Amino acid sequence: MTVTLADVAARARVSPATVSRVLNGNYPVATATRERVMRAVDELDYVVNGPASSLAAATSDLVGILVNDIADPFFGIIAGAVQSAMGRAGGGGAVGGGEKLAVVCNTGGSPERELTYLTLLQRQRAAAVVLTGGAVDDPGHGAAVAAKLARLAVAGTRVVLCGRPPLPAAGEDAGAALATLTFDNEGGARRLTEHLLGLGHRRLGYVAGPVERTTTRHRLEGHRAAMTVAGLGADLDRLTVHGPYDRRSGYEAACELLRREPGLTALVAANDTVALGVCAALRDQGLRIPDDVSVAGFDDLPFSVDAVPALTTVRLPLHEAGARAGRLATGAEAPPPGGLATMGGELVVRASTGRAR
Amino acid sequence: MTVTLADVAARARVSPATVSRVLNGNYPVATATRERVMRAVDELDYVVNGPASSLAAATSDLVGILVNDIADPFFGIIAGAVQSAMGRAGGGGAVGGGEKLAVVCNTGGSPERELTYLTLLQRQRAAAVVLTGGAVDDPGHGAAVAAKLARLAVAGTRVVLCGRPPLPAAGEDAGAALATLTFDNEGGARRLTEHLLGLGHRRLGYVAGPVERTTTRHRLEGHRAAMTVAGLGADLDRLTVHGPYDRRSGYEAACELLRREPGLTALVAANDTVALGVCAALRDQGLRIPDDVSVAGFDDLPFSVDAVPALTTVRLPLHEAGARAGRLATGAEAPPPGGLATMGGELVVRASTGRAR
DNA sequence: CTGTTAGCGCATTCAC
DNA sequence: GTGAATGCGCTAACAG
Repeated sequence: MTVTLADVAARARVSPATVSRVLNGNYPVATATRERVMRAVDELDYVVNGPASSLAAATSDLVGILVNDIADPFFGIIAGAVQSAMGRAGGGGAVGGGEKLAVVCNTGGSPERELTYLTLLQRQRAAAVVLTGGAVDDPGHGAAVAAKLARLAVAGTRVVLCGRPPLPAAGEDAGAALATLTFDNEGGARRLTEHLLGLGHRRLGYVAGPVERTTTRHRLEGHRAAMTVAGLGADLDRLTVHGPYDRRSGYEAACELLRREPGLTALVAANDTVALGVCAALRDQGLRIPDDVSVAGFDDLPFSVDAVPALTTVRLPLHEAGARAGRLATGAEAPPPGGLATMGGELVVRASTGRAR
Repeated sequence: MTVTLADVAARARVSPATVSRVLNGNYPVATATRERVMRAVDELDYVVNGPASSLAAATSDLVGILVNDIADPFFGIIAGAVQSAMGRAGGGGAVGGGEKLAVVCNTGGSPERELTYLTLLQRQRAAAVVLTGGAVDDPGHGAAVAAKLARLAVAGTRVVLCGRPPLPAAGEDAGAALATLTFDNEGGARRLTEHLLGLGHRRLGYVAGPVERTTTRHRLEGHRAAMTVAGLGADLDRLTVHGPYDRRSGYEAACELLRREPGLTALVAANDTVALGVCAALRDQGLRIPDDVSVAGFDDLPFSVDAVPALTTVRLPLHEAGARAGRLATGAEAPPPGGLATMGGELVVRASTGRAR
């Protein structure tokens, strides 16, 4: 029923091997022969059988991109950058070759699904795997993921961590095929809080992300470091509330924090989306931003500049990190020294923060 | 090097065929044997070779989800819903079976990349393909896509269109394996403009999406229908500006429209993201929303409620449509009668629209 | 530069 | 219920 490489070979009056060679473009073939084959391919409307090809070659052109939440632009931006960087790299290839199938897999933040997707990708003998965003902050899961990634690496799959802390114990052989691009969440958070401190704020609330995420912890640690240095370490626990990375969490946390401490003059959110919820809560309580309460976010997602007032935040090089991860995944770029590169965040001061009242 | 099914068979002291049977769970196997096999699988840390399995079975567990812009929550929400609906469906299966690998492919709105991804998926013998969002509004490309989809369908790949108009000429055999879930963009746009008209607005500007998209055209047609009925059809072309679906486009278009017609009392944007840009432009010009100018968007993305003032818009059942597409893709749900279902949009009136001044 | 020869790892007939 | 044999469609050595 379906047309195979052998059919093409017959039509072009060459051997199957030759057809394979022109299709993959990785071997010298006479121009005349190539054209004959190409014509046959067109006429027969032939499409390579991926599984067969992957089986024979023991590799595939699948590249998996794991994200925690595909509906969150944070991940969308990174994933998009990874894909387009990969597209540019393989674009110049032959007819059927070179093209990588970049696919994004949505784990929904679930450790099980993360592992499941990794297994599925392993099963497909993926060429590369890119894990994006914060990891689940649990030793057991971390070890499981590390083990899985080590196996993938051994099997020849390139592994790239993008916007995620380095693996717990990646000292061994995994180090070779594993590159890590991590964000300086802690440093960014510290500078952000220092900015607020510099504006005279002394009573700051912090709306943290879900407890079990590394991103949450690192940003929180940066905040606490700044607070502690300023001699404000006492009330930290009371003025911190955890919740998911969504606007609703920001809304509710802001209400709760104001209940605990009506005298707050600044609220720092774990990310921009949460900050949006914080702003909404403040407005609903009749508080002005930043006159009554300053608000800050993190990530500098595209909508942050359109918030009213525009959000002070920490800009992460999402696009740059994704693009680099894409190049790392295709082997178009050499891994950073030591397999680890840290990308800093830049404080972006806008209208949502002002002097303490 | 890598452990194969034969290794497992040897360890469990059964034939490869038996291992295959317990792994796929679609054949009676004695409980004792099954357990022995399972143990061997665990001990050897065996992972099925997807390509080999797909080659032998002539099917794969890959499901492709094509999106126009992965960084846009509109697509993220749909894609996430598709994936989770599929996950639930296949979850109860056997060890290695049942699990579909749902992957999203970012076309970036480019017709070529759309076709490329379709070919890549065809090459992988994907189990299903879901195309989301508006199509490129070009007969040539439409025909090419339709042809490709027909071929996919013939090869046994389920095809689902989600949030996209039906194919040009899908009358033939493709109809069987092809389901379409389309949004009533025109109706939604019409009701939105009628709402504005009902508030007394007579001079409305329209910020349309890119010209070559069906979504753009349908929303624009709905707007124009309402305007024409109200006897306001004359100035339509002058008061319409096209641009990409991003905030910047909204910003610039708003400026341009105000230049053309300083007396505007309402601006309708092609989607919420564009509307955000429109609001920013209005603010920068010192105009109040909605006192001076009313603004409306489309889609009701999560951030729209947090805009200041909150955005009047048309809510599309993004999540519901995606979930249904996911079920259609896995065969968990029967296609709608005629293969086509239209999902309506609901007018959501918030604070960004008010009576004309 | 091109043809021939072997498998790649698994799912499936068939027998038993 | 289980085992033995066959082929899925392609790539990768080798020859020539």
